[in-house]
Amino acid sequence: MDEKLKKTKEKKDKRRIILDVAEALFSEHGIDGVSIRKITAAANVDLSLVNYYFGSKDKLFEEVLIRRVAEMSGERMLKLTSVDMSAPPEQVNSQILHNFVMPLIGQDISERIELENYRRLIALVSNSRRWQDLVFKSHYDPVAEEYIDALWQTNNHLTRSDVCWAFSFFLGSLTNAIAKTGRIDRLSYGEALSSDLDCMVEKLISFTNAALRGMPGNFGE
Amino acid sequence: MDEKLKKTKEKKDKRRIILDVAEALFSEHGIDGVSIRKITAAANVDLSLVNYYFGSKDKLFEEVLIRRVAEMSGERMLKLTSVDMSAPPEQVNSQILHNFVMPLIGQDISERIELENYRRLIALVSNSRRWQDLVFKSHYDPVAEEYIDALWQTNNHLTRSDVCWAFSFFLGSLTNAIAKTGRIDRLSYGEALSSDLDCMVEKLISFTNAALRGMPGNFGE
DNA sequence: GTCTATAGCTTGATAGAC
DNA sequence: GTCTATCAAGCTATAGAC
Repeated sequence: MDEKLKKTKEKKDKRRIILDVAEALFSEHGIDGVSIRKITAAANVDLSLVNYYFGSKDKLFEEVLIRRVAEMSGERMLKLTSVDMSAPPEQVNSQILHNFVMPLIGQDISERIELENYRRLIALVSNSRRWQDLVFKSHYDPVAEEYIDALWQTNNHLTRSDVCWAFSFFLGSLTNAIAKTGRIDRLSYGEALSSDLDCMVEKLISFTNAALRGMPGNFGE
Repeated sequence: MDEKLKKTKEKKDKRRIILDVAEALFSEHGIDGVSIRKITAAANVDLSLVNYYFGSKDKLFEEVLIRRVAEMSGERMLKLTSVDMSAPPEQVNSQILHNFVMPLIGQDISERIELENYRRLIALVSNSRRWQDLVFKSHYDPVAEEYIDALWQTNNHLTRSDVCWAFSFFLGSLTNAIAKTGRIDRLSYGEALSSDLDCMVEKLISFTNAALRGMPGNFGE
């Protein structure tokens, strides 16, 4: 029984370690820039275990991509129900956008570190067509639609189509920001830091909020 | 003489064809997702010509990335000098943002098609750290700084740091939009199309303009 | 400049021992 | 479950003929 427990634990550990190491390497080099050999070497496990646990390199990549989806989507949906839709539009927008972003950032420090590589990976995937259907169409779009409808309800001077454009720009800003390329550090001469997630989130929300409120509406505003 | 001219022309043609085909394939699969063999096969030239003309696969990729930089940066700098900085802020912002975006879009239809693959490639590169220095730090940052300063001059209720955040979000929105992932098509139920560049540019500029004007400033606004 | 031929290495995947 | 050993294919790069 002790023996059995130990084996089960080790099995889960190795599988988990492979996923963690693969996530880190994929987020740095993309799927084609990393070989199974590099992953297993870095994870300190045998080469054949990737095929044993996941079937193929592609399946491993898919598993890395979708293993965090359920929790993140659930958290976003839950938070959305807690928004006070009767508050002033600016405050509602802030709440909605904040609730969408935070599950990707994490609450405490350990969760932020835990999600660091996943954020970079999502940044890569979001500007590529290749895994679009697997990740976004299948998993994240339903949640995004709920958020769009909530934003539309709050900013009803806009058409739904315009809210989609706005939300899409917001997503583009967000995914580029979490890629942490360091570009803003250079452009701002070090005054703005891509590593400062709290500041980034605050600026992104006030930026998007102002855009939503100020975009030309469909009533000749 | 006829013979010499013909050879020169053919030489330039093959080199050019390799660059065009490589740009198309790289923009679809990334550098590690494409082999020299696939490129030369698609270009209908001999395998060894990539190494003959460019030295290595990496050098070919670099050449694909930077061959359009000079013209684009020149056009952006030129257009920036034509902005009427005495106009109302909203109009100045529109002019500045428009001048930045358009060289990446192209004027007539043939130029738009010509730049199609380059846009997708830039979208890939902009969310990756790997070629950040080669492309952005070395080539595009000086131009971006000029645009940031122009925007700061126009929106002087903001700190330069905040203008950097805004411009960075604008860049993120832009690069994600030109990736043409088709996501907005789904989220909008077909009412907004990622293939409609004119509409995208118009929405992006009015979105960013409203954000710049409405962001909380440093005078307690 | 263009081609053939090939060296030398890495890749994903698997068969079979334990 | 984990390991060794290995296959077949694909890869970049180059040397040398024309």
